[in-house]
Amino acid sequence: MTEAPALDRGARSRDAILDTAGDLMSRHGYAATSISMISAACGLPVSSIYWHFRSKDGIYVAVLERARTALLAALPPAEVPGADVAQRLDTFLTEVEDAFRRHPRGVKLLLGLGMVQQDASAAAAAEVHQYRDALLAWARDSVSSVFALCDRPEVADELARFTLRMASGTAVARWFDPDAVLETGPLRVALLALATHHGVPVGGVPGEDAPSGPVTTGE
Amino acid sequence: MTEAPALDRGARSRDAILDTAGDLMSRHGYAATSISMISAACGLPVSSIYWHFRSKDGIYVAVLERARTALLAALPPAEVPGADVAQRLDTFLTEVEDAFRRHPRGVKLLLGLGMVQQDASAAAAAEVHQYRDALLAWARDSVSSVFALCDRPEVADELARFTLRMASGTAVARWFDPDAVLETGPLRVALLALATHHGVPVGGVPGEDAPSGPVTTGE
DNA sequence: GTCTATACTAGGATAGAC
DNA sequence: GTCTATCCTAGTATAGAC
Repeated sequence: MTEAPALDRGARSRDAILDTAGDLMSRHGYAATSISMISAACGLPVSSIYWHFRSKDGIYVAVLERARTALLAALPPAEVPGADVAQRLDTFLTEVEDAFRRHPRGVKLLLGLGMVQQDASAAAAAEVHQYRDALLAWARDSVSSVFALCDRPEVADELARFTLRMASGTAVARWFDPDAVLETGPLRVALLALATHHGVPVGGVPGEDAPSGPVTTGE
Repeated sequence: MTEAPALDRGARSRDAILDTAGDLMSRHGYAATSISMISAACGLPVSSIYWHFRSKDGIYVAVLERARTALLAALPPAEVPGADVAQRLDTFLTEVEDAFRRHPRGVKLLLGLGMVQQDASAAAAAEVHQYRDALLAWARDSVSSVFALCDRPEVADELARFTLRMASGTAVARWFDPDAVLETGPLRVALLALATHHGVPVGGVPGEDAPSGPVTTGE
């Protein structure tokens, strides 16, 4: 361990800095996280941090890039397996719940930067947009697979947005109440109702396509 | 105007400071908003700001308190008028959409502080919790009125949480895409389906109480 | 209540030895 | 790649005249 090749030391230090910075920034936000805090927490001197990342913004961009990669890698393939809609939907919701529960840091970094986006550097803003776009695309592909919506892209879009907003809202709820989880039960009912409302066959459902009288969707 | 009673000048300055501080803090967050920024933006010297509010934290607490009061005052009474569920639901959703669209600053301050809650002073944390609890209580009372749920408090709770999470998620979506609005159409369908799923009569609906096969709510 | 001026600290960033 | 030491700016907060 202590005899690790010198070639690795730089990479290991870099990782340690990113770990620490990611943790602190996701907890306190970018502005409230100082280089000296990071230095004190990870044990490396300030100048080493500047040697690895040219600036505080450079640290931020690297932290975001890493969080994005980790979260996206943790997302299961958008081709949801399962014989029928109900089965695929359960699989999908379980996966979403898992990903958001196991990567709170990435989600918080995304939300944190999103919130003060106008202050961010171009590089950081680009990073966070890539993050967000990838999530949205994944959600769209997944619901499209779950409900077999390849010929109804607008419906897939609506369902994906709905799901992601519920997930974001849950992330918000969670920093007020750490025990809050994505409530897949109600979300399941809601997604099925929305699909049915748009005339998408979901199996095992009566001919009715709306749970009440005339409904305007505003589209 | 220039001859306004001296008694008013203090109050007017105080208001101007709060306006400016609220705007800057909701845009940049607490940590990234400096006293000198506020001073430059509102025209009053730093020391006047400190005279009105003893510290930066004091400004924050006052800003939050004011945003909370304004948002809660803008919320319509929880006794939603309307002859049937569909009518009351439409009224309620319109009101929610309105409140969140017209008070983006208050929502953003709430979310911003919620996110870095652990750094906040006890006073600021108390303020934000009062904010959040009041919103939740209002939503619970409102859906209870819409769906006549006085004897089903758990259902009212679930629907209220669902609505607020969707609203929070939309607030998040909005700072990535300023044009995003609370999509009341899908939310309407979802709430009706959830109520039906719990056996709540919503009027004009067939006997079916679930849109698909066996459903587990996790409760 | 408002202004000018200032004390004091902490932050971001760099130099240069090792 | 890492360390010590340092520069400079900007931040919070206060003193005291008006």
